[in-house]
Amino acid sequence: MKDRDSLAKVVGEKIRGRILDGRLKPGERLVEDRLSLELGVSRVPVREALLGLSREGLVRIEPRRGATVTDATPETVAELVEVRTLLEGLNARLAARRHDPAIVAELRDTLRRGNAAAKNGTAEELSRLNAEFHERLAVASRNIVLSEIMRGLRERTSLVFMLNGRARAREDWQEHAGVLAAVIDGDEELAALLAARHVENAATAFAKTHAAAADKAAD
Amino acid sequence: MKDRDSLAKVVGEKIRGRILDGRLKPGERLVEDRLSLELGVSRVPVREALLGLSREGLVRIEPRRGATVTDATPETVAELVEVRTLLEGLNARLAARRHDPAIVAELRDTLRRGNAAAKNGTAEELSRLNAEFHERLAVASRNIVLSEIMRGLRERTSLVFMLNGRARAREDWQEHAGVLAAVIDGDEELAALLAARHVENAATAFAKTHAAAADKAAD
DNA sequence: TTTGCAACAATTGTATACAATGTATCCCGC
DNA sequence: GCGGGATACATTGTATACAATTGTTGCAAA
Repeated sequence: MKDRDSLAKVVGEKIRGRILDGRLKPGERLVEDRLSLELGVSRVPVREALLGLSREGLVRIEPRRGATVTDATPETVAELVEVRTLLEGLNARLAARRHDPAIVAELRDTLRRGNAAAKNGTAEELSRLNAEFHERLAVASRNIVLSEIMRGLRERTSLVFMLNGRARAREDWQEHAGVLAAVIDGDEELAALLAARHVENAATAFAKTHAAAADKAAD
Repeated sequence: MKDRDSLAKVVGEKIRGRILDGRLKPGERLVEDRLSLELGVSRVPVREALLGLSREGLVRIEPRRGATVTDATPETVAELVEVRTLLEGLNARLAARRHDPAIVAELRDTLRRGNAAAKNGTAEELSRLNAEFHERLAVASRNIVLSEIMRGLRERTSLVFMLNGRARAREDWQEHAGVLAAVIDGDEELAALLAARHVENAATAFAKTHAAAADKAAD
């Protein structure tokens, strides 16, 4: 069991994890030296990891000024949602066209656990299961190019939507169930529509709570 | 006028250029040491450049076995086309919604030069102008996230479609003109449809000539 | 107090050096 | 002649060292 992956990859995953679970907050500086000390490696793998994350949009690198966790502007969030809505639609359509039994079984499993977590799971658990559902749905389309683009978009949006917290958990999983049902039926149109709406709903929910939070902060 | 960009970026552009114009062919190995000698820099910027290109899908890195120019399988090409078709459609729709006069003027300019080159331009010139048209069209949508995803997809498909050569040049630019006209009219539906078809047409043209070439090679 | 600037500190960018891994070559016994 | 394995070579992965750039602090002059 040798360590088969390059350190850069491992380090990248670690940093990605810290960003996605909020230990590293948007706007925070990512100093190479500090990270390399913390992770016990030299600066080179850290640099390479940051470079990779920047290509995914999770990290922003300004030449000669270092890396920071991406702090998405409202405009960028809107753009992300616009694109992701379309792609989740396409993806669901393709998934419905294939409706591969093995993958459907996996999705059902995730759905079951997701419903359970929506009742009494931690926020972290919900977030993980949500990612799992969308990841498996992405696999179901059998389009690797699409899957990878969507993974990137999801990670970037999840940074933002995470703020929705548990509030929308029940609706989230009801919508997931709807998409899955359409996929199982092979109903491409419905699957596409529901998947696209699912993204839009999450976005508007976020917009509302965020606007409310902003008002509160303005007091 | 200092050199403001990091060497990694410069090196990346150089390698990208060599891939896109065919000096580096799909499947070819990209040995770090050789590239660093050729470009007169150390291996570090080369590594970082290759890493960046691999994130764009232009280069494939196998752990501890080095980098090669991506050699797309027919399946991957189909996936790329599937996604690109949809996104070019969305992009054209958004461009039509905005129809910004300044950008339209730029597009007209590119279109004029493209038409000229379709008559009597080099293949290299045509390729460059084609990229320019699509790049400007991407800007016209005013969705940066979308633009960047599309740039990546375009580069990867152009690696393949380049083989179409001058054969389709006239049709290409007629279709470009159609899309632009719809954008100017603000006709979102038509713009989306024509842009999507443009990609599909290029893909089927490629499939035909490629199949013919394969048959020929099989003799 | 504020402005300008100079020295310094922090940090990134690049090069070189070394370690680990993968690949090819050669030799030997059969 | 032909597998099998040891050895040498090529290449990537990581660490360290140095150069270049940016940001900051202290201090003096207006």
